[in-house]
Amino acid sequence: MTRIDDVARLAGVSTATVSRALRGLPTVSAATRRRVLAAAEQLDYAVSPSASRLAGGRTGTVAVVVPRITRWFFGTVVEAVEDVLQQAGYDLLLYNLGGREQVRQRVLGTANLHKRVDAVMLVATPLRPADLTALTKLRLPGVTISSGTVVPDWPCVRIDDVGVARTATRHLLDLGHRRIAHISGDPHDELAYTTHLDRRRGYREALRDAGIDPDPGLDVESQFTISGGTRATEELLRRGDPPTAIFAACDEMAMGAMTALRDAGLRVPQDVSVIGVDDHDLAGVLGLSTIAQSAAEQGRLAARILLDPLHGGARPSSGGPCLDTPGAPVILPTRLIVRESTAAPRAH
Amino acid sequence: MTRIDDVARLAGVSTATVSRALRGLPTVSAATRRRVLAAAEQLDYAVSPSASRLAGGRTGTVAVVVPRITRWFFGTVVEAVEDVLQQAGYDLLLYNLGGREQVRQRVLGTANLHKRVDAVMLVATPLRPADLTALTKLRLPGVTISSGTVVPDWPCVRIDDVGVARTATRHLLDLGHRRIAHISGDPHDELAYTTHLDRRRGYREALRDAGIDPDPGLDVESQFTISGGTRATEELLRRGDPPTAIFAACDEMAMGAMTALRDAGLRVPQDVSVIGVDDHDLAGVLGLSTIAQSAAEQGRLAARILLDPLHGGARPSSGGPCLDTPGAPVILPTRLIVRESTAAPRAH
DNA sequence: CTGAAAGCGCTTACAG
DNA sequence: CTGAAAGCGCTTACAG
Repeated sequence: MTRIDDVARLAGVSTATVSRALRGLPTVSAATRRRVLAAAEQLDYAVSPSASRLAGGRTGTVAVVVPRITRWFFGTVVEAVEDVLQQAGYDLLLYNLGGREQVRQRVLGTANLHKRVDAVMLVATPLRPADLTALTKLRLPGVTISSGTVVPDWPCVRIDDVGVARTATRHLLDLGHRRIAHISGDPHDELAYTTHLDRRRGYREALRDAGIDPDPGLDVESQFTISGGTRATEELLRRGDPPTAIFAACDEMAMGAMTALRDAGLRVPQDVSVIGVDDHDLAGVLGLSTIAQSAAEQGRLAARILLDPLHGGARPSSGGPCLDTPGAPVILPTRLIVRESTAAPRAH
Repeated sequence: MTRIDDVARLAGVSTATVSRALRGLPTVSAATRRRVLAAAEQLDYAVSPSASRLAGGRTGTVAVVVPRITRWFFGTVVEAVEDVLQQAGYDLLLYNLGGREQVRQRVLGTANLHKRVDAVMLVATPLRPADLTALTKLRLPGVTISSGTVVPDWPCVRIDDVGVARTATRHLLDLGHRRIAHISGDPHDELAYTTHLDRRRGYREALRDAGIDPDPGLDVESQFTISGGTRATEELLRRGDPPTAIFAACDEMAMGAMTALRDAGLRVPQDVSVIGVDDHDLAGVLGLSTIAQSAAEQGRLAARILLDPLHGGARPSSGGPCLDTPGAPVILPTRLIVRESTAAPRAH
């Protein structure tokens, strides 16, 4: 392969000048730059990332850590992030935790990341105190999406999970429901996702505001997946005296709930109303009412926030929306979408 | 950060020995290895990938190129691939083409990949003749999944797309359908995905075998997405004299079709039967009949095939299943799953 | 605006 | 089994 010396020789300049010209540094005359670019083009030259990184001390790489790339929210976030990084010339190193504890250790626990990437994006990834300490010691820039754990000095892009849950629950209350169940993630998990906790809190607050005491028998914990929603709903039905409505903590759980209800001979929404959170690609297909959030927008925004300081730009302080309070999370909007899965309960 | 010299000093050996010990090379005495590992551990040492790559000439990185990470098949493939690569200590560099032509150029057209990765995995990514030439010149090892374009010397993992389409169509024929529509990808696209073409071919073959002449009016081209399926079905209905069954080239299109049918006041399967291909996570929820394929298995197998030669292992020749003919694609099995979306047409 | 030279932190023949 | 030394291909002060 052609090296920088080849380009330098052909262009009649030093390798230092080639390096500067190719990176678009301002300290190169227009004429020289033209010659260098032409030479590089002619030789089909591409810089060696390894050499460039070793010499320059920057990796041009961002680590993106997600729980499961196959879930709607994470796939959509990664697609948006990849787009922004790609345009900025950054490589995207994908870490899919997939519930594998050893992977979490390898990714977060060592100096692994430090020498491998310039910055880290943690998507809905909760950290143990020990992980957090290790990560903080690396002094890497980073950003979090959808909380998980708050990392000091890292911006956070998210939605108002408590508010989302309140809106969903209130929608069911407004329709006349009183026995409203909630299916969500497992708070007993050692690494509790704050998303689950916040949505449960909003659900309870909305009930209390309506004068209803939350019934623990209507609150089932499971996983944030389709089958998790199915299992939670089956459990709910097993307990007898079924609810007239279910608020699922995400659309995938809501879809699982719809399956379980159908299999149990119950109709949606005639027998049981169902509402989720996300506005998943298939929510429309299934006629699922939901609280919509834009995963793509969260990914895009987080990627831009991450890249900005890397390019020497100041961290956005007052220009952008919602960034007025440095250190405060950037909260993106959500909205209720009413489809066919929610209706008034049948009169008894 | 600690460097290799620090470890060498603490262990009382040379940096060469540290390098060998840490990589598990056999030419290190057990006692020395123990000392080196202890020192590295104590100093929380992690090798610098940039330096290691530059000196060693290997990147420890695999590029994975997918059309759209948000589609079920690709997300599932990537998750499986990431698992195998992670375990083998490889980094996964994600390229999500997303239909952006400039990205395709940047990824494939230059020497970009050559210095950046040890190997390439192309998932359902068709190549222009010029791209193929450029890629071949790089002499990088690689593997393809789900065809796209056959790259010389690269193994290919896939399913029998023609057979899949024949099975789906025959299922509808067996139920008594005669007016069977097909919705699929756009063959006029400059970069035609062979998947589309093969599935269309199997559809036509099955019809002809049953003595039916394929009706071009029942064959609509669109995109491999939910909304693509919706649009294709709307077009189909606009043409009048609707079919009694639709074979969609993938489950996402089938789901879009179900939406369009519902919105048009048609019931599935009473008015129109629908069958797809994939066994998407939500196929069960929607009661969608389909031809199941394992995206995860394809990803896992392709990743293993790719890694094997990189570790000095010979390319699997006779041991594995379906690998008896070197150069021939590895064909993974598929199977018909009948759910509620397909039934006999109503008697007229 | 440009170049000579040092140095980034490893791995790899080579020699022993 | 181990070490001294060269070299991987760039970028970066430094000097001009």
